[in-house]
Amino acid sequence: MPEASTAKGRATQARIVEGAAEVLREQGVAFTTLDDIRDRTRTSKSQLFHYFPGGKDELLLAVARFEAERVLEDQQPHLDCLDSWESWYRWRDAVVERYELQNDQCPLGSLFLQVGRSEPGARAIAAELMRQWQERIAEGIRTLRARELIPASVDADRNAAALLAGIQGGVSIMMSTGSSAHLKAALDTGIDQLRHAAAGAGQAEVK
Amino acid sequence: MPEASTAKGRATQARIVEGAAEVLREQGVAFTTLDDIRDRTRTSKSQLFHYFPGGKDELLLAVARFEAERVLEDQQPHLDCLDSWESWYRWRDAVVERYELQNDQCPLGSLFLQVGRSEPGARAIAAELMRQWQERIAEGIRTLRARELIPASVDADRNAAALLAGIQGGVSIMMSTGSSAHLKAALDTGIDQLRHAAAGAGQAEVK
DNA sequence: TTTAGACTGGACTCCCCAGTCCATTCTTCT
DNA sequence: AGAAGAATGGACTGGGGAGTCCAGTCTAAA
Repeated sequence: MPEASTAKGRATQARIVEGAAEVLREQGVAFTTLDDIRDRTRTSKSQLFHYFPGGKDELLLAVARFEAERVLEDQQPHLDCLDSWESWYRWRDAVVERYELQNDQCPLGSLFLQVGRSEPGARAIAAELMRQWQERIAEGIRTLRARELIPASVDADRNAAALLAGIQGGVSIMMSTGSSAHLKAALDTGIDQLRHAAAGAGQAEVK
Repeated sequence: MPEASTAKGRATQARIVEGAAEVLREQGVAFTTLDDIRDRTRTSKSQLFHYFPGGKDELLLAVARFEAERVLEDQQPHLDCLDSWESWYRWRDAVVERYELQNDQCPLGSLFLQVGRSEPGARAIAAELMRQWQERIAEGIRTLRARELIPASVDADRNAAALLAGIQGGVSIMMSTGSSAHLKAALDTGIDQLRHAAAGAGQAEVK
């Protein structure tokens, strides 16, 4: 994605990415054509290919990057200050609300399935997003540990990984069933597990 | 999907579904054409439309049903006898192994994204699969409760929902990163949480 | 003001692929 | 055997959509 060299050009390029993201959220990747994007963004074919010489794939990748950024932003400021039990619950509510609003539209998941196999770039975006997301959660757990709200024996990375998996799964189940029950269950039991560790012994050591 | 009326016909129909499932696992829905399926299954266009008059959508739906059945079968016999801690770990191993073998091929996830929005039937298949899967897990938790391996206060449905979400998320993260770490973390912490409940107090009641 | 190059419009091409159609062969039943 | 219907082969069509091209306009710098 070569940078546009004038202000007008940059504005157009941004309009394309944002508009494309909208259309993709509404219709899904499989059913979205360049003409749909062209209509929505009030551009022409030549503009699309001018700013994304690689064609549709390159544009989809740009949208994926755009959406990936939003994912963590939408969880702020909660995600970056997981320092008390109240803050964890505020974060939980923010996550649930974000995905309930978005309902059955999971731009990233479907984008990756479309571009995924062909473009190694898409995998990298997804992997990096997961890495960062998990790291913030783990940091929150370490903060709890530092404040002695939970014992030092709690494995921050493993718990963060499990929590992240629960969120992902919760969201994808919501996409097929329309219910956020699983997402809530995953978040609640995940946080409960941390609180529970505070009361009882350390993490289980089995296996 | 009208049933074929001769043995030969039924064999062909089955060959189509199984072959299509293979191709779809290998190439992904977005990149699979009817001609790919025709080649693999040694059939002709007219056969595809003879057995699936609704065309590609109907065939994809049939494949989704086929794959959904396999999901639970592949976890047997473990999923149906979650009656001791050892059996839970055997089940865990079976799930991990199954998805590691399948690696980055998640037929169902992508099938639903393709057919999903247009066909209400796809959602129904996914929802039903999730319901059954969760129910088996919940049944396992109730068995543990009945054997007094965990306290009666444990909420079987909520824990089963969370565990299922963790599995789904673990699998989808594996699809983007290639690593089963999250799947394992989700299963392990989920089971640990049950074991932990056995030692300490009842489930957390917070919030 | 001129000019190079960025930006834009939109018609056009070309290919791919779902779906159609009909002629032919095989099954099954009486 | 022979008829009715199931099963099969494969050529053909039609439309949609990605990507191309070129002519025309705007921007910015000298």
